[in-house]
Amino acid sequence: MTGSHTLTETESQVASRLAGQPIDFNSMAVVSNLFRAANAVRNHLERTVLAQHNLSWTAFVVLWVAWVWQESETRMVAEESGISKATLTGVLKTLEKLGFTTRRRSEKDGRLVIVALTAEGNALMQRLIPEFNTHESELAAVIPGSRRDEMADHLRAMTTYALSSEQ
Amino acid sequence: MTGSHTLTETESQVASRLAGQPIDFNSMAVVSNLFRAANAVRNHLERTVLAQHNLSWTAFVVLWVAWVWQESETRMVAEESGISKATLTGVLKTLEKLGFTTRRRSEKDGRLVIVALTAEGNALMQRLIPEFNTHESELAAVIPGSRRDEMADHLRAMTTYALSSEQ
DNA sequence: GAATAATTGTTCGGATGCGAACAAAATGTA
DNA sequence: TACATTTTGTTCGCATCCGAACAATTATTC
Repeated sequence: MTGSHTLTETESQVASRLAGQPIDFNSMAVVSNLFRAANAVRNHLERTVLAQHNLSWTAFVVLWVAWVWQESETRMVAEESGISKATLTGVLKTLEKLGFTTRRRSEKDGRLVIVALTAEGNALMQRLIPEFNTHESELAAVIPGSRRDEMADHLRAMTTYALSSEQ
Repeated sequence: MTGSHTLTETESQVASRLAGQPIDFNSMAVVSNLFRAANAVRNHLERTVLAQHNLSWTAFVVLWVAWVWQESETRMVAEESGISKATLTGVLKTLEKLGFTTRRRSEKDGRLVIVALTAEGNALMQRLIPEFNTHESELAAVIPGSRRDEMADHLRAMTTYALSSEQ
């Protein structure tokens, strides 16, 4: 977002287009900048880190969830990754083709499918996680150290609120 | 994100999987919760507000940019919306089919295409913007009023950093 | 003014992304 | 044991989403 115009220009243009209307500009600024930031950071990380490994953002998130939890049911991987079951089926097809994950039926419950990382999948994450964390540090460095925990807290609160009103 | 596990459970599982490694957990928490929040809020707004108007998230963002700036060049709409030119072509095709936008060649520069909202497009935004803002207020309400401006500032700073390192 | 370079929007191929419909398996109920 | 209900992953149709290649137009260079 924000290419030809600066962030300031964009926000003041919005304000002038909405002048006179009863709009909560502070809340609008929080939410719209949430998306701007997520979008910009995602595009940045996709191009700098993920592209050279033939990984999409979502594929990386799925890999990350599978690495964190190990031997996970797809139902849970989808929820944890923030994507639908239908999307996960396609992403896992890609990740299997790349040789990073495997799928097998659960013995206890024939409906379930268990996702696991291959040796290459684990090796990839072993390299990617520190590399990713370096970029995370650089990004978070724009926030004063004393405010970072607070920032994470507020983001968690927004997540929890949005998820809870899904009913 | 985060379905069967709570946010706390997920983060402590990550910490235990990375125990001993030199990881900047505070920065990781900021960035990963940025994506969790953006994802959860986006899904929430798509289902509660946008679905009934046959609008995808991106279609709404494009509509929003076109409404804010009026008579914009597609190149600029794409940058401002945070999507590629290729994606914008498809989204504009959909929005034109729905009757919300129009495209026409620029007279001054034959390479440029000018995007504008139709009367129905403007009427739609007239209804959607206050409705959207209501949800934005509810979301931002989870953040103490004294911290909202600061939050927006930090998000802006992250956006600026991510965009600047695109080189 | 003609050849070259740069810019712009579209097309193309392939990978997400979703809801709805579906089949298979497990659970509930009688 | 029968039979309806619920749960799960896949398939289907369609709409994003991107990078790369492309054609059209404009700018630059000589």
